[in-house]
Amino acid sequence: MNNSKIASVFEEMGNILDIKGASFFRVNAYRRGALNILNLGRELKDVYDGDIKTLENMEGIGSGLAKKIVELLEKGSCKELESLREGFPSGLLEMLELRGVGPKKVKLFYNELGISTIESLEQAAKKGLLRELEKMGEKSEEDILKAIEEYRSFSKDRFLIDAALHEAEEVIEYMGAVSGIKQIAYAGSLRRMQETIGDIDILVTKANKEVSVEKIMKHFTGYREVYKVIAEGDTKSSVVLNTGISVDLRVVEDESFGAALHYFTGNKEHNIKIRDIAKKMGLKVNEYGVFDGDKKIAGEKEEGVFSVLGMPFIVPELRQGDGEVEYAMAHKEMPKLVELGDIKADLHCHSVYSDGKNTIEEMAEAFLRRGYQYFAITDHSKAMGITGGMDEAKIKKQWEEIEALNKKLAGKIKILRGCEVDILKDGSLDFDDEILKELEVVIISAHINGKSDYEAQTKRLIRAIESPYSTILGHPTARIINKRSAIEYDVEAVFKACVLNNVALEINANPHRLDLAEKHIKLAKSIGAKFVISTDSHNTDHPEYMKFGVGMARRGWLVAKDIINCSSLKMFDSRG
DNA sequence: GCCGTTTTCGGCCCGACTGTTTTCAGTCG
Repeated sequence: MNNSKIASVFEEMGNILDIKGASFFRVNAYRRGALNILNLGRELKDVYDGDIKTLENMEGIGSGLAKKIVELLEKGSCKELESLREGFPSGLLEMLELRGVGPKKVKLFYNELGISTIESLEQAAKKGLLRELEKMGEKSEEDILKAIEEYRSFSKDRFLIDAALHEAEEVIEYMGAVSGIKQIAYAGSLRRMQETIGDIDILVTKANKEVSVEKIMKHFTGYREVYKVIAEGDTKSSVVLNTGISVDLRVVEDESFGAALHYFTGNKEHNIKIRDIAKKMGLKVNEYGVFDGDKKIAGEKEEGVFSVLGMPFIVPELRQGDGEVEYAMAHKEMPKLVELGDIKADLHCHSVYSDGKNTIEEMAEAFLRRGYQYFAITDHSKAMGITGGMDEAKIKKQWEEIEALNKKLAGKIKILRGCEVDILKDGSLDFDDEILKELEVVIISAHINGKSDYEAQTKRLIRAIESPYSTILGHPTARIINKRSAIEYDVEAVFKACVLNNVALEINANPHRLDLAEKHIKLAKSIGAKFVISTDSHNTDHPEYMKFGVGMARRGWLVAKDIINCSSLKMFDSRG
């Protein structure tokens, strides 16, 4: 049983307990446990060595959950889940997905009207039965019907970061047209550079007290892309856009901007830890500032919030509540994480020689515009038939073109001969040594045969990594966000093989991939791996993706020296 | 159910908005 299955068991148990009316804290413990397991770098089956203590030492896992993990690993099932499910209609869990419907309402509908599916809830609402219930009225009935419609019409997937960023920038530009706004910024998971975004949080401050909040809110809810207004208040309004993404707008006083930005950027766990520390110091933190009694001692700037609590500034990407607060308190200084400006090259891109849309020269111009010193052309090898992968003759022809271009572009940018070579089913590579030894960058990638089992997959990858010509393990888990899950193999063993064989791990910056995931970056760094952040560009717009890859690297606490394409060309050439 | 620089019990973040009532519970982030 893998981590995501175990996490979903705990998630389900938490939800059932919630509807059954268990203590909020108990419910939360299951949910936190599920989250921690999902974010774990390694598989629980590899962590557990027969000693339950190894599990209990994990964050958010105590003796109760540890026992259940062992049960799930050993038997594939868990007694308590079975008994919770007994007599519990599974449709109740689906009803929780509806906006505005939580555990209490689900329980109410089930107990009073025997409603156990979204379909029967819809019928009851249409018949006007819900309004008869306590604390329910006509409006609530309408809201439920709307929530059902919304649930059915919108994809349940979260939004990819590039789509969310685009929406946020559009809203910010639109809101910028209202007079009287002083500051405007997005916060939330987008600012933390999460790979998927549930909703967009935007903060604005008024230029002065006379500016009308109502006018700002009206302008916001009047945005042309608004599909539905969820809430419209004095400090907060929420809408759903036509694309299905939700946007919250909050208006705060200018002197509280930093506190609000911090409050709405950190995830739940980060914020809880910050408030906990404040509490122990006799202070209170909320979205308006840091308070000592009634006296506000910080809040105008985000930096101030951290400094009055005695810690250095923690960048948004690290505010996940999984160690950054403790680190900041202990070290009083944070590492200087990699920045977009540190990137000197892109080592993964395609051209018309395989499935790219642009010529090598056009790609060179795109990278030159970004100020890069060098880049590698890495078209697909022949196994990737659908991409028009290159055979021996084609790649040799490409080398001639690269050589000519390097003469033409001398002094501006250097093009490296590369290839994204397929890892074949048995772990051998899709080109013979005679070709491989001529290449300056060999990205080894698993595209096909992703289905073989855990052990076989591990062996396959390690064999490929051990080839003396391998430079980079491309999109190491081959996940496609919201579409295809990661290949399963012994991640730790594969990463160790990379370290031993001097193969860098790619952080693929394409927003559909963002592969490696944060948890794997951390694990790989802990065993001494080197990384490369690449865009896997297929046209001249894709180099823009670099910022998403850098965001992932920052979430994984990487600094420039962890990343080989932060090296100058000279350093890159001379590396062992 | 988890956790510990008030430690093995008694806490567990905090506030806004909505709909339904008139003081609040439920939901959300």
